[in-house]
Amino acid sequence: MNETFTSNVARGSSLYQSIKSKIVQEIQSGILMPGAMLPNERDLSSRFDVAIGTLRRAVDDLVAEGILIRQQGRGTFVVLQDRDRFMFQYFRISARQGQREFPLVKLLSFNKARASIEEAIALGMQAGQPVLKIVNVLSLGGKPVILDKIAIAQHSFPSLTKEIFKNRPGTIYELYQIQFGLTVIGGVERVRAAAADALASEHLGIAQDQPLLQINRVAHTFGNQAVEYRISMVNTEEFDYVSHLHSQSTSV
Amino acid sequence: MNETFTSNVARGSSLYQSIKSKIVQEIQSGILMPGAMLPNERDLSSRFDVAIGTLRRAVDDLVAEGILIRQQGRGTFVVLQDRDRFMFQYFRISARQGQREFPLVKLLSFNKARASIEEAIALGMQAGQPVLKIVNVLSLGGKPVILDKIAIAQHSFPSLTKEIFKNRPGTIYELYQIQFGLTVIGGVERVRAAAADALASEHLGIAQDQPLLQINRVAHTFGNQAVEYRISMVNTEEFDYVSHLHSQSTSV
DNA sequence: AAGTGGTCTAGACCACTTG
DNA sequence: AAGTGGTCTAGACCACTTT
Repeated sequence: MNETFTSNVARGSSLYQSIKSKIVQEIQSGILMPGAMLPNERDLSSRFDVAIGTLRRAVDDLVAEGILIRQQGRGTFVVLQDRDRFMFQYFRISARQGQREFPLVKLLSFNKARASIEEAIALGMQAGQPVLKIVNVLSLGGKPVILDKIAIAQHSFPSLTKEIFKNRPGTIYELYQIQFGLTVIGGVERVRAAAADALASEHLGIAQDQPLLQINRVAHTFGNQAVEYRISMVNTEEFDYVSHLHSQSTSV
Repeated sequence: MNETFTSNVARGSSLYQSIKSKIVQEIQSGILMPGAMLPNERDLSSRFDVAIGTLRRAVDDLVAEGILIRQQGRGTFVVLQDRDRFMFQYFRISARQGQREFPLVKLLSFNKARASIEEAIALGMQAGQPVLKIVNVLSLGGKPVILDKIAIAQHSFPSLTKEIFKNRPGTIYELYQIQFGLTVIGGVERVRAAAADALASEHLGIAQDQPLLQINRVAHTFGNQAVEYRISMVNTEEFDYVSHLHSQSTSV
C-alpha cells in the first residue's frame, strides 16, 4: 500500500524503526538542529506516509532514548544538552545531605597530546594520534570536589581552541553539540576506588592516598560512536555517586 | 461507553494507568505469582473491557518497569528474581578484563539486632525496632571481592531463620519474593570511596585502609516501599562498578 | 480559537514459538 | 495448526499551551 518509501531497510526491519532512523538522520545531517521543534505529528505521519500511531511509536522510542522531548500542547523538540539535561542524565554526584547542585567548573589546563593506549581504546582510535586533553576542577558548595580529565579526538574537534573552550556559554556537551555537531546521547561509566595522586591531592585540597572515587566515562553519540573519554576523581567525604537500579533497555 | 468498571480512579487518571494498577494489585495479592503467565492480550483486553491497544499500553509500561516480561510467541509473564534478573538489574560489578560472572555467595553471619538510625531511615521504620542483619562474602574468580552487609525489617520477614536463608535454592531476592511475597522492583545506590575497616580487611584479604568502593543500596518494592538496606564493600583492584547513562524514567 | 501532543477504539495482519 | 505477542491502520476525541 506504500509505494513511495525510499529506504525502509534501515534499522531492525519494521516500519517504525525505519522512521526512527530517518528522524535521527535529519538530526545528524543538521536538518533538525538541537532545540528545534519537529513538525506536528499529523504532518509527520503524512510526510512519512504512515498512520499516526506508527509515527508516534517511532517518536515514543526516541523520547525514551533521550533524543527527542515531547511537551503536550507545545510540540516535540530535539533535545538540547543544556544544564537541565546535564544534571538529569550526566551528573550523578549528589550531596549526602542537602540539595543537588550544579557544579562550578574551572579550567586547569588545555593541551594537545598523543593518545595513550587506554585513551585510544576508549575513543576507538589509534594510539599516538592527536587528542585534546583538558583538565577541570569542579566545585560544589564553594569547595573543589571533582577533578575531571577529559580526552577527545582532535579530528572530531578540528577548530577547538583553549579560548573557545573556556568561553563557551553553556555546558561542555552543549559545546560539542552546537559547535561540532556531536550530540552526546549516552555513556558508560566504570567506577572504582583509588588513592588520591599528587594532582588530585593538590587541587582538591586533600591528603595524598585519601580514598577517592574514580569514574571512567566513555560518552557516545549515535551509532555508539565514542565522543569523549573522561576520568573523574571525586572526593566523596560529603558527596555520593547516585545510581538508580531499574530495568534497562539500551538501543540506537 | 464503559459502565462496568469498578475503580478507575487508581493511579494518574487515564484508563491504561488504572489497568496497570489492577495488574500490579493482582501480583501483590498473589493472584498472579512470580513466573506466572498472564492471560493472552485479547482475553485481558475483554476482561478489562478496553481496546487491545489500551491493554498493550498498560503492559508496555509494566514491561519497561521490569515488572512483566513479554516473549513473542510464548506469552507475558510476571518477572522472577532469578539469577539472570539479578545479573541484569542488580549486580553491576564487572571484571575490568574478562567476562561478567555470577558471584559465589558465602554466609558469614545472621543475627537479630535493633535498627540503627541509619538503617531505620533507609528502611522507613523506627530506630530500635528489630532487624535481621546478614553478612555475606561474595567471591569472583575464586577470590573474595565483596563484603555485603544486609539489614531487613524483621516484621517483613517474620519466619526467616538462618537455616532458611542459608539453604535458599536461588538468589536472595528470589527468597524475598517467593517465601515472603516481597518483589524487589528497583533500588537506589549511593556509591562512595572508603578505607577498608577491620572486617573488610579480614574477609577480603587486603590491607586495612586500602581504598574500597562502598555501595549503599536501598531496594524497594511496589509503592517505593523499602525492603532491604545493603552496604557492599567492594575491592576494585580488578573489578569495576559499571553504570549506563541513559535518560531515565522512573515510575510505579 | 487554534495548535500541539495524549488517550482510546476496533479492528487486520505479521512474526514467532510450541505441540 | 494453534496460540502467543508485534506491527500497523484510520480514525475520534481529550488535555494542555499559547495567542
